[in-house]
Amino acid sequence: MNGAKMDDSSDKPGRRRLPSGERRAEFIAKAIEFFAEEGFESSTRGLAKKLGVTQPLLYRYFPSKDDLIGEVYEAVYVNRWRPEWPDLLTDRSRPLRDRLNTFYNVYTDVIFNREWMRIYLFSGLKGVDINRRYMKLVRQRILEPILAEARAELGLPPAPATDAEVEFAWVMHGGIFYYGVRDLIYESSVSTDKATVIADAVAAFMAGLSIKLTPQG
Amino acid sequence: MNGAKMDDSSDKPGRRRLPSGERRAEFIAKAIEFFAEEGFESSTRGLAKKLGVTQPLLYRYFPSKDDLIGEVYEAVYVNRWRPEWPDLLTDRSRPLRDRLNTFYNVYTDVIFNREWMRIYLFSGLKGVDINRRYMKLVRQRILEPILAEARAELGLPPAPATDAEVEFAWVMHGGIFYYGVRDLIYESSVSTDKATVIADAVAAFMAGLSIKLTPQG
DNA sequence: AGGTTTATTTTTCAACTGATAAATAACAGG
DNA sequence: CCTGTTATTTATCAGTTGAAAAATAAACCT
Repeated sequence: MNGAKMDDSSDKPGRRRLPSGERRAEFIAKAIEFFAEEGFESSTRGLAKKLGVTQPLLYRYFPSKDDLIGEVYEAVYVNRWRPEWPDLLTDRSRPLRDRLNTFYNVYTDVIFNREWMRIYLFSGLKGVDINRRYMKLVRQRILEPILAEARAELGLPPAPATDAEVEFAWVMHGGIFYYGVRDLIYESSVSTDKATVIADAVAAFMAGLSIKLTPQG
Repeated sequence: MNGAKMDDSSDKPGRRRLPSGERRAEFIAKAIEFFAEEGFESSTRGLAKKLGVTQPLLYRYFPSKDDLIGEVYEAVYVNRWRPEWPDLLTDRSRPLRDRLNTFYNVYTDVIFNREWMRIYLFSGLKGVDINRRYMKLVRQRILEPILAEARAELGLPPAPATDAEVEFAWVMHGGIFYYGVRDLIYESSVSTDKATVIADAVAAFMAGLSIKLTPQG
């Protein structure tokens, strides 16, 4: 991995000089790991040590620690979101239940990792705006489409989702999310596999929603 | 509230001397507020300022900052747990659905506040043992009793809950919990009232569980 | 009053923090 | 080989941190 020089008997690269683009990307990638593990309050010196670089070098690439944290947010929240996710939900050639299962399996393939989860929780405790923006995205691109598809599948006329319906979808979403939190943050021994948990959550959601949307049953 | 002296024109109490028991309790109470808002990495000087007291005084009552944090955990996790909660779930004179609604309403009356939620999230990111202990408590005292009651109500013979059943109960629990997180941590404008969200989550759980426990429907 | 206890403050320390300025050395082009 | 550019390090600063030691003063007991 580090085989730049042949003689790595004492791997003290001294002064490894990288093009600024590469270095910057390396900094952000390692900063995600570092802050995810240690929290945003951890020192820039700690990060520099992890990078094998002196601390003032960070300030050549980012004007301040907060700017670096902003780049971390960008890399985690913005860049890992897949715009094609909503399409998985609106493909009416398949039953909604199948679509929900597929979506939540691929969605959690992205967000169910220690980095993503911890960055998300840390940032929400530090300040709410980023998380609020992310949740707005989830509501508009995921939950409201799901509810529209559910109305369609139940033969109901299109209508904007009510607040109570959105909250109900949030409970499924949050239940699945919290499974990831228990697994990856609290390292609780979640015994059942992800796909089963998702399938059960989706089934309960569908059953509950059909009661909710069609009051006669 | 603070009417000790009549003349409070300049409320600079100088050196207010309290019995050590009271002072200690005051420290812990304010430490909960302080750390919930600012995080556990915040300074003991900041806490002392909030207390109107000098920082070294904290070290007369707690050997170290971590010991104080330990007291905060104790006060939040241990002291606010009500041992009678499981009894709400096992009162078979009422339908299980009603019991679940009652329980989750009184349970969330306790934990759905900014202090409890933020302390919980902060502590989980700082180190997992406390949260893991708390989750074990929830599983044993809440979720497994719920599943046992569900079997009874469905006319099934008593049996230890399977892992998949426990995970399914966790999804309901986590869905409700995440509603509180969105409301109190992310300050998302949750429009629907708590009781409705709980009722819907419980209904979906019951519907899904009856499918799960009695495979024929 | 006088004397003892102890709650509280003042002073201080060494380590650590984010950030800046200046010195150094690696690389590119001639 | 020389020269300019710039990536990287060294040195440094002012502020903050958890914590200990010593000085002070409020209450309590005769």
